[in-house]
Amino acid sequence: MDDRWLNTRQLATWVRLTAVLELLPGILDSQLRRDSGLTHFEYYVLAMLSESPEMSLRMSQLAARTNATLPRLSHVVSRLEGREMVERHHGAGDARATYARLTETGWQAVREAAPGHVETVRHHVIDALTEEQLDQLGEITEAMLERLDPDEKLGPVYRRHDS
Amino acid sequence: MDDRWLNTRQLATWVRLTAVLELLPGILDSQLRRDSGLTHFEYYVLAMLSESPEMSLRMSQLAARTNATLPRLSHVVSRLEGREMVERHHGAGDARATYARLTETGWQAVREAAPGHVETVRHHVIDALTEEQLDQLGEITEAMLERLDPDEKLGPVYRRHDS
DNA sequence: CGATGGTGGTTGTCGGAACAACCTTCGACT
DNA sequence: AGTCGAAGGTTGTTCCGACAACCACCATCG
Repeated sequence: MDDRWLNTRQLATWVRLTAVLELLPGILDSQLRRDSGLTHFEYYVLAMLSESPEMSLRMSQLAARTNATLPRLSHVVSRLEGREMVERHHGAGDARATYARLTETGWQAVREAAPGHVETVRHHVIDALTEEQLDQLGEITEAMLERLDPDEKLGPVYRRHDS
Repeated sequence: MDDRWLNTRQLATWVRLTAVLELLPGILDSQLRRDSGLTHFEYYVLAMLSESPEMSLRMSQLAARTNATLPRLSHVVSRLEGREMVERHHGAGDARATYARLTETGWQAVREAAPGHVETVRHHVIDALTEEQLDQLGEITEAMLERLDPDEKLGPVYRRHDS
């Protein structure tokens, strides 16, 4: 057979992966929007900020940690700023740098949204798999990310947390 | 620890999975748009039609096979119709039914787009994994889809193709 | 110190997706 | 037959993401 095509097994896996790619984001989005009025991406932005020192991060770093482009992030932060969940500020160093900081309102929003979100993730992903499969998925996504993000421009989050 | 939260291992896997969810669709989209002027979803629609008898499918079936809602599909088909890649027609049976059929132009478009797309998929997914991992991914996605699409409303594509 | 390329970030525009409302047709029940 | 609920599709609006252009600031070198 032609080497440039996919065999039956590969194709079946690929088809299912595209289905997941199509369905999962929608599920995450709609749960969060329904229950907390937040996009999954907005939630992720807030969550990353909440885990950072001073609850503040440079735009470019925040973009890296959320796998987003800078323009996209800028828009989202503006929206969140309008809802008073984050605020921009400037630090002492590089005058080009802009920082986003979580406000009290934002902090509260994440805390309230988190349980429902985690529950959704649990139900649709974690609990659907055996422990072994979850480990396998960890390795698989790591391998894929080496291709998807070859220069590791994005956060150091991908690096193995091994001993 | 609180059972309702994720442990370190689970969290790491989940974080990477969200990264894949964020990055992979963008890569597929931009490759196809750049090289063929098609969205990944548009490509998928055309591809599904091309594999169907008479290169024609009922809207609802096509929606199922592409994991899309009917409104979304309707809009996309309208666009593709404007580019003369598909055409709508009505069959003999149910008068509510609308069918979408691939035109010669559309058929040509898929054939030209396919190699580049497959190459992208190969590079970013298939070749990034060992054969064993690919099999594991097949099982994993299958398990996840049972949660994501519990009623199997979507195409029968997910069903195991086993003996 | 002045010019020049590069980086960090923002803004504007345009296309696509979600959601809701709507219209038509089918099927069942009376 | 007449009604009523449900299914199949379409249309309209609103919002979000991608992309390109742009501005401000830094760094290097003349």
